[in-house]
Amino acid sequence: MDLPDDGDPLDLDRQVCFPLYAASNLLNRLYRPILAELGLTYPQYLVMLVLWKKAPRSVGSLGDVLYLDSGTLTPLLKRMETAGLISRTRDAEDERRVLVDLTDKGRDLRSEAEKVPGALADGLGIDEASVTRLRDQVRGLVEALNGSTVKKP
Amino acid sequence: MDLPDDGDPLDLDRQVCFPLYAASNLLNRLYRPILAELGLTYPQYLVMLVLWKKAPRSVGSLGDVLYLDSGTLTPLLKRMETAGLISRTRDAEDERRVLVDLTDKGRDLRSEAEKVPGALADGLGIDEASVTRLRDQVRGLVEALNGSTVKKP
DNA sequence: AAATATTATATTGTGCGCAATATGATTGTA
DNA sequence: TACAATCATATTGCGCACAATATAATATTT
Repeated sequence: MDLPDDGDPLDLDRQVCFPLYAASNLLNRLYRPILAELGLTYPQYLVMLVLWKKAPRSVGSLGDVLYLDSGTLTPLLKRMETAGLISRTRDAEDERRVLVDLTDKGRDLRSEAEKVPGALADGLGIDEASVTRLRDQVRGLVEALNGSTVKKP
Repeated sequence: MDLPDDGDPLDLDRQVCFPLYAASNLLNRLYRPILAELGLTYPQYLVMLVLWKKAPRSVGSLGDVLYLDSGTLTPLLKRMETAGLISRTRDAEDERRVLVDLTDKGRDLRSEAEKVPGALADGLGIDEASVTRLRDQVRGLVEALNGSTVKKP
């Protein structure tokens, strides 16, 4: 089913980046209606996943895990605070930092969120082994990318 | 190097979607300064790649290839028109359609764009074989996703 | 032919994601 | 103690992505 390789490096079908971009968009589209029932967007859901593991955490440590900066996180966290899912308080030990913690409402949301991965797998229908393989390869790319974008010469 | 698998489906490290999301963000971040020299954003660059292969094309056919809809493409194409890279004209054969074509300036940009893949590979530093393998796997996912999000029951 | 349905693009409103910059707290140093 | 440098978060401005809706043209049905 492959087209003949005409050697053009500007061919869309030769790009790695485009499938990743498309997959990310399509996944977001698939998640959206499922997460909307929890009142979350996809990046907000990621923040909750991180906080359910360990809270409180600083804004910066959230950003380290999710590869996002304060320009993205600050307004996002404010919306989540308004929604009553998290609290944001200055760290008394270091007033530069803001500590993000779960509220009771935020903690309670976890039981609802447990249905999310299943609902998604249904809408996808690909076997778990290939998903795991894909995941590990993309992770390798993320590490390579993180090395080359974060690097300060 | 793996953490013990505690079986929690809400563990960030078990998600396929998060690495894809992170990779897409990081790639965009890597592309941005390179494409900025051409006066393009990443999705605009994708539009140019498609048009360099075949133009004119309708907005809808661009969307089919790039998995985007008119809500995203219309304003994006207007910006590209303002920048003088493309033209947008109603199709005389079917006045619902808008045909997007390259201008001379848009065609000329191709020679500059040929440097982009090389500049990127430099900043990445992973071998071509694993890139190709990754690309094909992500493509498989995109097809699965496209099936499940486009599907109309 | 008239009414209805479908199709293609445009518009509106919300929430990211990011670079660039600003602000204020802490650390290092003269 | 000052004062410069660094650090953590916040702000600003722009361009996506998307759902929902609107508008106008074509196709289908009656």
